Amino acid sequence: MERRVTLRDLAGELGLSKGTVSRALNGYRDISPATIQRVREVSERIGYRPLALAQSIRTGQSRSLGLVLQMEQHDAQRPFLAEFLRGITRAVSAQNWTLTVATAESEDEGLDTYLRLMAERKADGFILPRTQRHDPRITLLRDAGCPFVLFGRTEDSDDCAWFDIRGGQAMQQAVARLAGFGHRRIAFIGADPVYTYATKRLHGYRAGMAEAGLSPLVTAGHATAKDGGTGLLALLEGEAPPTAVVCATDLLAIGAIRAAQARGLTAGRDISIIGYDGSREGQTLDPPLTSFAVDQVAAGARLAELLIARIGGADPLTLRETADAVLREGGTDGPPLNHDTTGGTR
Amino acid sequence: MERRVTLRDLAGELGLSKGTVSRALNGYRDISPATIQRVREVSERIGYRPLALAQSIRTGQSRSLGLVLQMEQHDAQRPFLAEFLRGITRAVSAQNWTLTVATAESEDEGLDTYLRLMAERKADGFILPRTQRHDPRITLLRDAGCPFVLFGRTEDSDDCAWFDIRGGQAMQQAVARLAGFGHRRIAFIGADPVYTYATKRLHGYRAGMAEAGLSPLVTAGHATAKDGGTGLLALLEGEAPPTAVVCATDLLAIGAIRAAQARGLTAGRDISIIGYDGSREGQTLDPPLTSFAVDQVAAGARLAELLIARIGGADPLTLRETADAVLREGGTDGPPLNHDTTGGTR
DNA sequence: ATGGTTGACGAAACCGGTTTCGGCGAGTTT
DNA sequence: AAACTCGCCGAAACCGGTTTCGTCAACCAT
Repeated sequence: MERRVTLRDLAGELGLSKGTVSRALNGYRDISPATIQRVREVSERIGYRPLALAQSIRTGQSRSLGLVLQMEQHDAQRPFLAEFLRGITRAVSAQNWTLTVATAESEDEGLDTYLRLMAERKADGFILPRTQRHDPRITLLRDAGCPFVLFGRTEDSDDCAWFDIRGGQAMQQAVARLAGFGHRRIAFIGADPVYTYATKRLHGYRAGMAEAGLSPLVTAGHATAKDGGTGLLALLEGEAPPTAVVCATDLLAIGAIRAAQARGLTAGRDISIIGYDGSREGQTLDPPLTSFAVDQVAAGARLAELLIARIGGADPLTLRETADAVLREGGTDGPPLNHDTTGGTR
Repeated sequence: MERRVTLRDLAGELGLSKGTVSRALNGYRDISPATIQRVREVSERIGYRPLALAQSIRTGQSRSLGLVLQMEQHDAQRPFLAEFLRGITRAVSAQNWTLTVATAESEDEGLDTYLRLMAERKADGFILPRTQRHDPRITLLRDAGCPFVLFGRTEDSDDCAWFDIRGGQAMQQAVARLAGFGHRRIAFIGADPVYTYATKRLHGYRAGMAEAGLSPLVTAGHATAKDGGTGLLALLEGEAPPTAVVCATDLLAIGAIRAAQARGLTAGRDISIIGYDGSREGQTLDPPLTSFAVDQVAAGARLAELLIARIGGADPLTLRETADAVLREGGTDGPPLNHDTTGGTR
């Protein structure tokens, strides 16, 4: 390992003291512009890179973001993880920060992990993916005075920075699309309502149905697993089975399609099914799943940028953004088979 | 942010000097056993946690591993990433280390990233996923004297630590399985041969064919994309089209199944197809893809442990392990449709 | 000419640890 | 009894930065 170029080297080269050089690089105002310029040039020339961990011992900041993935949540966030990480790390390295990743098997272990990373200053702030409506992580970090940013706003996020994707709007749009095809009995298979995204998508569905003048038909909140199939079967056994189903998740949609197939129903012909996520599994289906794609790279990047700004002291109220999920048309939806008119509001 | 418990606090509580306490905790031999014991107890009681970054400034180690993901490689490693990370971070946190993740869009950017992380001491060593036969990362890190561990041994990994999954053996097993079904014309759709895994799987296939007394039929190395379909079409247009195909990758297999379907061939009945990875996309197919599943959690965990040992100075020759991919039977393979005997070695 | 600002920098303390060096008392040798 | 280990610990330097404080010359007004 070759020796690094250290601040002392740089100062020696310049004929200045360590302190002066440090202040020059950090934009202190008591250094003459000419000196600042000269320091910058020589620093560049000899390739000086400050050692982040040496800085942090004094400043208390390590120039790194933390991301704790909770693995007990089934297969959640698995398909998007690579793109999500890509977005985060891209934004993070652009500012010469880094990303520290940890995983936890349970919620409690997750909270411990946050405490550990904070205590060891492995992270100056955290990105909280997949927020819950009442998220214990928020209270933990808020009490500790540690900056964070939410992926998905919650009910008590008044003083928080967040980035959110308007999944509710997407669901609303899905209903409108199906209603436009002529469907009247449009059902919804939801996900676990402890997560904010699930509730918001449900609300979006309800809004869409209200807008179309239809009465909603919702299955009780399931987990994220493929047992969206059981949801569909329950719906089909009702007295007025739906001709179209909006699913809060691609996984749910895939499960539903499977179950429909087992009943002899082909998605896109006998029954319309729309998912949400734009996942690869959905695209792998034949025909591909009609779904709403989320730009996970952009989401990760913005979250990182917002968090860095937050750590820098920016007002959280200015650090809020939303983005839209965009419809990706597949082949699992279309006009109803028998364009009947018996359904609808009764 | 509550103030941390620092070494000075601990020393004050004990009535000892900072240096003595530090040596006691780090197992120096010039501290009496009684004192060591006492230090340990009090340290535990008041909850002292050394600040890794403060240690590293003197020791040069930051107790963190690095993982650089190269994103230009299409969709590679995407499905397994979550489990892989889970394995790594689990092993890493068990020893109070952490994981720093970065991504790169190109190979050159990747190499720069290694240099940057090394220079800033953000990582004491690296896990190199998806090794290439002649991997520039190896020479880079070797020259820099930076520890690393390979996921997949390479041709010039004499002095390296590695963990490897015997993909070749799996392919061999796949051929044996198909030959056992009665297939004679078994083809192989390979991946890009710059990657070690691709070559090893090809060799495994050849070995299996030789063992079964059959002559191999191989399509030129493709990229990892879904254009495994084009590979299958090329095979089908040959004068002796195969009745079974072994694919180096689930993605290739999925592409092949699609292409077969377009030709009116159903996988599992008209043609047998076996993949490798045990990916979720493969399981989502109907019928599910017969494939070889890899325990990515265990792989990640062992890689992390090997690397930490390597950083600790262990001899790389002792840090080598292999694991097997296990067959996961799906429905895409079976006996040939017409049990003909015209094929085989000619 | 004198006193008071001000701009620009050096010296040194500091952050939280690690590591080297030296000292002191008890036990052992001569 | 003097000298010589040896075990055990404190003092202080050190790692690579940041930040506070003080100094000194140049500039300004009186």
